[in-house]
Amino acid sequence: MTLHIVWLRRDLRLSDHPALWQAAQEGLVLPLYILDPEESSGAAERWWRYHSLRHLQDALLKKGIPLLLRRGDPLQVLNTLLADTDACGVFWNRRYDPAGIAQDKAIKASLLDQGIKVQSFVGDCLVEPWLHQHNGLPYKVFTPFWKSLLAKFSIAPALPEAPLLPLPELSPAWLNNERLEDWHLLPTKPDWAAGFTDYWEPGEAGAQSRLLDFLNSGLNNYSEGRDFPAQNSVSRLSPHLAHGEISPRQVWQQTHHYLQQNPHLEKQGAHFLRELGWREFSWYLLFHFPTLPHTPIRAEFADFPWQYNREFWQRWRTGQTGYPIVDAGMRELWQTGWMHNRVRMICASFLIKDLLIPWQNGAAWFWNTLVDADLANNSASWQWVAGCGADAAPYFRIFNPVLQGEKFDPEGTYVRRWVPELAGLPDRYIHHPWNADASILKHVGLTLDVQYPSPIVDHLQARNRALEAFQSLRKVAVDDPS
DNA sequence: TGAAATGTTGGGGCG
DNA sequence: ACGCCCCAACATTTC
Repeated sequence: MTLHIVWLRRDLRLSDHPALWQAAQEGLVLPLYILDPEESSGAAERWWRYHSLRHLQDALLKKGIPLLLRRGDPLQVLNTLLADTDACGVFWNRRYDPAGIAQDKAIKASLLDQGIKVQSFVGDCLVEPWLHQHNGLPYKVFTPFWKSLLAKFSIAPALPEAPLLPLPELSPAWLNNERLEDWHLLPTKPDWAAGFTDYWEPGEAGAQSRLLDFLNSGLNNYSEGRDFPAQNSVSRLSPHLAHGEISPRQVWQQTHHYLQQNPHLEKQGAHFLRELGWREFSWYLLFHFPTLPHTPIRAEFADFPWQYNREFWQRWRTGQTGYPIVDAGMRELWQTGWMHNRVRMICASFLIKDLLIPWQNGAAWFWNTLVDADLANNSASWQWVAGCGADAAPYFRIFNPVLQGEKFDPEGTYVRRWVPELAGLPDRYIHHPWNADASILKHVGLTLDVQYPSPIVDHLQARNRALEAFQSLRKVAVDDPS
């Protein structure tokens, strides 16, 4: 019987996995995961990946199949494994990040050269990024992109779980597996992820139950509730999607199925799927603009007068800016590996516009601390907030952290949860404790700059400074004919 | 997927 | 009854 290696990457699932599916149709399957030391990854994402791999390993083992774990240069690993086994080919689902594309391309060429069968599949997007405008250029604006995607493509149905056959004889020579524990994906000293398990259930089963839970209890209030971080109205699927424990096609299909049974939620469902569209758009942009992770898409932003300040940077990261909604977000991120989307925008706006610290710094911090770290989503979203992206919020769209807090966390529930030293404040002052009378502060036992800092910048001044910085940029762009 | 500044309108108090 | 002012509410413009 033929044996194929299926190289798993950010697609750690067994259902709707075209590469696994096809390999299973043709015979036996040897699933392989390679830890590539050259690949950039964040600490929180590694924590998630450890658990995700462990779940996948268990699920496969129940079917009598080992998950091969190897470390090293992927081409070398594949060559060694091909030499040690009877595998006749390698299957994988395609990647769309620049490094992944380059690596897959080189490996495919090399293997084909040796007469080894290589097949790649579409597994991790709704539609591959080949879509373009009538003039042949890639879309830069989300809405036309999404409209055109919906109009021109029917989303392929998700595949069932691959019918994997148990591997008959496990040769110790190649089964000589590495131990997941030896990869040091988990933090040790200190174990800052100890609390993460309270919030997350990594793995395919966890992803499926998360989606069902959201459809049953979050979707009915999605449009209205999604901006309120204290509410449970968002899907929290991002880390599952980022690791491919669930595919966008599955989310698409299962949501539509749910909507057929609950037609009154049609609008909410469309809104939710539109957000899935943003993920799609981010990957589309990364494919067409491979410099997205580090270079502003709007070239004039290369000259932006950033003002890196070590003290501000430290306070932003640790949630000690003196703006409660910002600090709550940064602490939620630190303690759970995730932050509510509304608060991500507020925190990002604050770093970029109030502190004038480069968006790339913020992106790097999020990359390291988010369990859903996703190169396309992270890069595109930071560029979006900075105003330098393809379809960017105008630079002058500056969030006021007090107003945002009052609007989207009116009772201060979210702030009190993550910034407990403010918990005793009345709602009226929860988003601006520095305005509370001395008697109130005294009454709740809060001394500013002791338990909680005063604002590190004055928002109004910071806003004006940011607008000036932006003005200078425009002048440079206009004056300079080159 | 803003916020602040500026402009407009209209009701009510008041001389 | 009328004009004037004040100002809140809403709309528009600007950053």
